[in-house]
Amino acid sequence: MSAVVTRFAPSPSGALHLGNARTALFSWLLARRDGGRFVLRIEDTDAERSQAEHIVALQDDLRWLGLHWNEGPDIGGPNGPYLQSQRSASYDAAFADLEQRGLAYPCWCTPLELDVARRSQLAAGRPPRYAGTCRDLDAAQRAARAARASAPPTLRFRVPAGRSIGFDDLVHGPQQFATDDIGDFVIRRGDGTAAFFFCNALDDAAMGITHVLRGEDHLTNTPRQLLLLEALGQPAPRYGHVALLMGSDGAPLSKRAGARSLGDLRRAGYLPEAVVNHLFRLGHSSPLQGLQLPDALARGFTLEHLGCAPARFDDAQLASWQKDAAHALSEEAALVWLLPAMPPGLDPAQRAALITAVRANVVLPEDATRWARIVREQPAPLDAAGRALLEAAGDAFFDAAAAAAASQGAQPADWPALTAAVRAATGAKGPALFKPLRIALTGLDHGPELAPLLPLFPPGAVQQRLLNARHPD
RNA sequence: GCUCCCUUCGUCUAGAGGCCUAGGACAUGGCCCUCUCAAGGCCGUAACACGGGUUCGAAUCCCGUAGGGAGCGCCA
Repeated sequence: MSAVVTRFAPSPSGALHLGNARTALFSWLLARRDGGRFVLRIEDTDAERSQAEHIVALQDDLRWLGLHWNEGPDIGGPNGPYLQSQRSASYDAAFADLEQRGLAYPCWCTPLELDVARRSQLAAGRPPRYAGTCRDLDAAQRAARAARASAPPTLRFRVPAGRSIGFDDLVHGPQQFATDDIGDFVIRRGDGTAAFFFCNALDDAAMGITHVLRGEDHLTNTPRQLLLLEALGQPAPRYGHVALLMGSDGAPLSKRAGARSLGDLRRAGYLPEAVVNHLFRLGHSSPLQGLQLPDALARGFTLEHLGCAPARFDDAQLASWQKDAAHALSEEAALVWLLPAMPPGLDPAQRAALITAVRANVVLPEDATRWARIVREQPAPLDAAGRALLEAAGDAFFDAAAAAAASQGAQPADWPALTAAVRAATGAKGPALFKPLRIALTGLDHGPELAPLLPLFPPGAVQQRLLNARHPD
């Protein structure tokens, strides 16, 4: 009965970014660990900024990460609907209740008036809070304001004066806020829709959420929601405010600073295992070493080990997890992953062979594409060191190599035989034997094993490249 | 401006008064292994923001300072 229920409640106003993905992961992990439920709720009350395509994309991203939900807009659940835009009836009932009890009041102040008031307060060095213009109007005054108004009023929550609101944050510990620092805030917009503080808190209660893990940007807003829940007689969840995720420059994540969305990473070929493992360790510590499966991460997840300080996203660390994840892929999974990166014009068997041959050197699919091009099209451009090595090997070396290749026909496939023949003809061995051959064939002094690659060069290419190495340009 | 949160190697972090000569991972440098690179193994460089307290003893507690972040919206 005390089962943990967590939720992820994004607003569909853009692509899921890494910070969101991380709080989603933590919430999922917590529910998963305790055998609880994970709820997906879409906060689309702001019709202007919410888009249907984002709702779809968001769910795709979450599924891709492997964060499956037990209740959500697509699968329903006992406390639906899971789209806030469809829950207005319950909000309206609560609005009426609060207003009737005098805990909320209509406000006719225009955005312009409020903006002016805010600016002058800020200029005077005071906190920019609602001045209370409409707070204590009597019936006649309200009627007058209503008659004069050009737009419907908002509904404001009456924040009680002189109280202290405390709660025990799951990551930051005990918190204490004075209600005198909080201005009366809008809970229903002029167009009748519910504002974030309101519907977010109300839905958490209605959906039986027990633990809310969210960004630290919500920490100082929590007392408002606690006040609201108290006024409505609803239970409050435990809140845990996770430190924000920063860019590698220490500034907040932003597109400008090169922050990539989950979709960007996915399209670049990053593997979900890599992203999840990296996110797990950003702002969270664990004795767990190495790449872990989601269930193992869940078992190793502890609220106590969520950090209080903002963490920076680091490409190098993601890359390291990506490398581990790529190498851990099964043969079949690697094929699925890299097939789209193969150039056209290869038969399936060749594509598979190429993937198998290069995958140890592949971190991202683009690496596989690069190697495929080098093999199928042309070697990478020579650098000075490469040219020097070719010259050091000498014409006779490549004459012998080309002859050895020719002896195997247009499509040489026996690398040991080829190298043995060159060794026999020139006496070269070790690096002096293999480096020039590698550079002649690929243009680079490093790369995948050549033996499995040899049969994948285009017909005649091996001999041609060995001959070309006599006069590098 | 006011309120709140935060500050350990380049990065992610361990550390809850003596176990810290501050540990691990990524990155980085070197060596080994090796027909290249990678992988693997070994070794190294590198941090308690600053200043005051409290204490026999402080990375750990308290107070300031500096720096970073968030909130104070008819955005979520």
